[in-house]
Amino acid sequence: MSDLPQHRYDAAFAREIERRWQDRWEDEHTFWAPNPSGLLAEGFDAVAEREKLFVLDMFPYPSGTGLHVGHPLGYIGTDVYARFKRMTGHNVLHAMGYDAFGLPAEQYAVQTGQHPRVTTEENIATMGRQLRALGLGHDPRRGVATTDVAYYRWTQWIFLQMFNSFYDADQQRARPIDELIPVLVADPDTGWDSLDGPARRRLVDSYRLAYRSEQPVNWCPALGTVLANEEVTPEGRSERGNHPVHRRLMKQWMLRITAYADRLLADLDGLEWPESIKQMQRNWIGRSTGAEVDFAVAGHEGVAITVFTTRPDTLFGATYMVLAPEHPLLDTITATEWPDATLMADVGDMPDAWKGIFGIDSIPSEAVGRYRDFAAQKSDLERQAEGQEKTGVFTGAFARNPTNGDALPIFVADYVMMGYGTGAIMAVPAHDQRDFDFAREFELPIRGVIRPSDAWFDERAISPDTPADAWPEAFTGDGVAMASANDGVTLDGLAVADAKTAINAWLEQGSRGGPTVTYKLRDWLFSRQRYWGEPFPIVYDADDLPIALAEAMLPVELPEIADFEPRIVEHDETSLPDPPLARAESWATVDLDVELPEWAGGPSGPAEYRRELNTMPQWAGSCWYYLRYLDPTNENEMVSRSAEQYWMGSEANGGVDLYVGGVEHAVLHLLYARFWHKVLFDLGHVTAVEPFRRLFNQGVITAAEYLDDRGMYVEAARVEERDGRFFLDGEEVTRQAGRMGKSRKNAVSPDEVYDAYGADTLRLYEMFMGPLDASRPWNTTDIIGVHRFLQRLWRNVIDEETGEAHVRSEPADLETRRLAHRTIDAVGHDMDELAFNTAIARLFELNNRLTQVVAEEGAAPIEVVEPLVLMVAPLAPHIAEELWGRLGHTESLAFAPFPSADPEYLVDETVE
RNA sequence: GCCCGGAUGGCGGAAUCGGCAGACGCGACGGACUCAAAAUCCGUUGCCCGAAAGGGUGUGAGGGUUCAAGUCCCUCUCCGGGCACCA
Repeated sequence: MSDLPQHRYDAAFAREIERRWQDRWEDEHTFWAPNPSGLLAEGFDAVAEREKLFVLDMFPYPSGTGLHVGHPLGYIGTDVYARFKRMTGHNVLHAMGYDAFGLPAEQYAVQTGQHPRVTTEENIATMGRQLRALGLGHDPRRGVATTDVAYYRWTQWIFLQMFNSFYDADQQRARPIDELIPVLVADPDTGWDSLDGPARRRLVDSYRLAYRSEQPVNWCPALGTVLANEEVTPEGRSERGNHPVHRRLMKQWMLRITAYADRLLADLDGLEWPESIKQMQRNWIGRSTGAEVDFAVAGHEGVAITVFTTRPDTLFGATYMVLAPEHPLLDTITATEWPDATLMADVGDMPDAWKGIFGIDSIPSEAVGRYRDFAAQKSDLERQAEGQEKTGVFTGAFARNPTNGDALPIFVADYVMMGYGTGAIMAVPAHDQRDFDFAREFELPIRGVIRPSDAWFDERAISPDTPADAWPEAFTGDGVAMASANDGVTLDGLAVADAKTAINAWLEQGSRGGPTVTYKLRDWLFSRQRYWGEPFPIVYDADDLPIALAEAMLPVELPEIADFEPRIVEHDETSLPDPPLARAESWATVDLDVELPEWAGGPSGPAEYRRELNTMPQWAGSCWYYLRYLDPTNENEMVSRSAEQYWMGSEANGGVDLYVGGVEHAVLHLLYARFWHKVLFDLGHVTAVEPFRRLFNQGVITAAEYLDDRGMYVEAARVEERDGRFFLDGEEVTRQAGRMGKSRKNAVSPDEVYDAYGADTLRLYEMFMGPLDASRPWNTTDIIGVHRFLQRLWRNVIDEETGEAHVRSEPADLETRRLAHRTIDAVGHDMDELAFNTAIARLFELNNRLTQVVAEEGAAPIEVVEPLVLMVAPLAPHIAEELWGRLGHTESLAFAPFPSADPEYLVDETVE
């Protein structure tokens, strides 16, 4: 419209100044964060006196479907915080890289038929453009991608650190593997001198932090790869893609994260993290204190079943035992025939149910064998569907209760997991509900050894002298021990805690067991049968033993192959992994001159070796990217000591100052990265004991989604509302809340918002919707509110006809001045707390006041305008820079001091 | 089942320590400007009664502590998230 003022703040004008300022920031290197020394040290002298601040986002996968407005929420939050901190005198490091290896990038490449390197580069370019348009103040020099050869060279280097280390349990830290050799040599149990080279290497390999092991792993045929426990849902499906996952015995690379279980647990306490995330990591680590107890197996001299129990105080009450179906001793102990009456004297007549779940089997090995097949075939999903139904069969064998010599029938049952504890339990049905259920099912004795309170009996309407086998359920609470005495120990009359201490002492004294700790955490399965990942810096010799390449041989570059697709054999769990790198035949074998250490037989000379064909998982690159941001161009080190010490700070309180990301990484990335960091700490490569001092989880942006009568998503943007009902092309559709996403057809692209309002409006709206850590619904009609604020701000400072600043130098009236100082005070606090929504509300109030002043007096006082512009700057930096410039400043306000409040104007009028 | 969060107008959300509940924004309603509309500006807006002045009531439900409770304590309901045959 030609009659509109020339210099009105609208979307087109916003885009114009936004592009201009983004170019200027880039040209002037405004957000380059100087290092104290090295290649990125330019400009450090000017900021040497400043406090450092390292602000970090969880870097994105360049996934190819483009961004929606939910993605940048956290990035905007960290940018506002970083900009605020620059204005309060900090040297701020803020950068953004790409987590570009891994399944998402590869799946997208498979779909489009293009090489993952091509699609990844395209996606990074697209995403970079969309992020740049937001005006994020990143140091572009530090934006590494995990797929850069110059980057993954160091990922491989870190793997070598792990391969070349072992965990010293006494010192509670990782040490170089070389330091283990003298220990093994001196240990008579190893028989070191009689071992040949390969045997010594096998022995040493078994101690490494990175080791190969044959064990049950999660095989996902539909993805063509094995997966870590953390990548499998409770339903037994792949976290990515929701495909079935099967337990299979395979030899794979593992990382010894379990060695760090205690430290990963204990060091959580000192972190400024959301309590819920800490709790999730604690649960995942699953530390449990209890005791191990050895049970001799009758008729098998020298064979003992070791169980883990948290209730050693109930040992006298054990009446049977259970092994997991995968337990290695099962074959050894299973009897050749069903026991006769004399053996069953302690138990009574054997119920038929003990002899198999598909009918009565004639011999125990048949019953056990059939049961194991049955258990192996059940998916985790089926197991869960069956709920608490207890199944199992008798092995025909008996163990001896070490306290009283009672014969305990040994069962195999799938309610005991091989993956936890020792894979075997002593069953105390009186005091464990699962054992109680099983005992009822199989008519096993139930013996009470802890006396419940009278109230417990009252609540169940039974008399306090009711024997345990007549109780309606197990008593699992605290009580006083009873019927628990033998020649060596008596627990009778002791409370649970004291009884545990007493029985543990007795167990240790007789070498029957003793106190121990167990964890749910398993070692990290680290190899994948996929193309798009970091190759291992490992080759194999004729003995099929791994040899680590020397540092000088890095990087091991990912070979270019045309056929990178995984071999997918859906619904065939017997299929075998087929790593795509095997197809790079000229790469897969290599002539090398490898030097073996003296103890392994010394240099072996030039020979042909086979390369490791697996690649590293998605998580490898993201375990340490924050360290590479510190020194991205360093060709000699992962990170220089001076850069690392400067940005990561002290040992006890160091780490990233603020790490913002989604809650979905609570036990994946965040646990793995802490583990790697601790290994690097032990080996002296980093200063701080924890990588991420303060963690903040941004919320999720939700959006209404609409379903037609077949339950299919329909285009949300085209749905119309009439009288509280919703229609698309005349058909009624139903509305529900959900995450924003392409597949749900409710995604809003940031580009749409830029076109309608500009990036400053988008930033401000996302920060104004609610607290940063809360999920919030996207509502397009609400955006106009923050856009109006920016228009009003513009109009309060700029004459819309001339485009020039129009302000008064006369002092503000007292009321306005007081409001300004109260606003400065509150906004400063809010920004520090990441409470941007309330900070914005305060700025609205002050700006509304200015609008009144302008109406009354013709122009706004400069003493209020300038602080207001500076306070707006972290949130809406482009318009703030533009106003600042038009107010006569020639420098960017990125480092202008944030306004400070005069306490004189903060005192409240007293209220009675 | 266990462990964390949470519940405040039509909507998103405010409310350091226990101190005027509903800041700020959206929406709605009324007005100014306009031939008209948009944009902009001004005003009203928790609910109930009342023309108004004013009165009553109100933070998921019930009880309690307190001069004073959205906030602290007890019991319960619902919603979201995590874990779950973990011995």
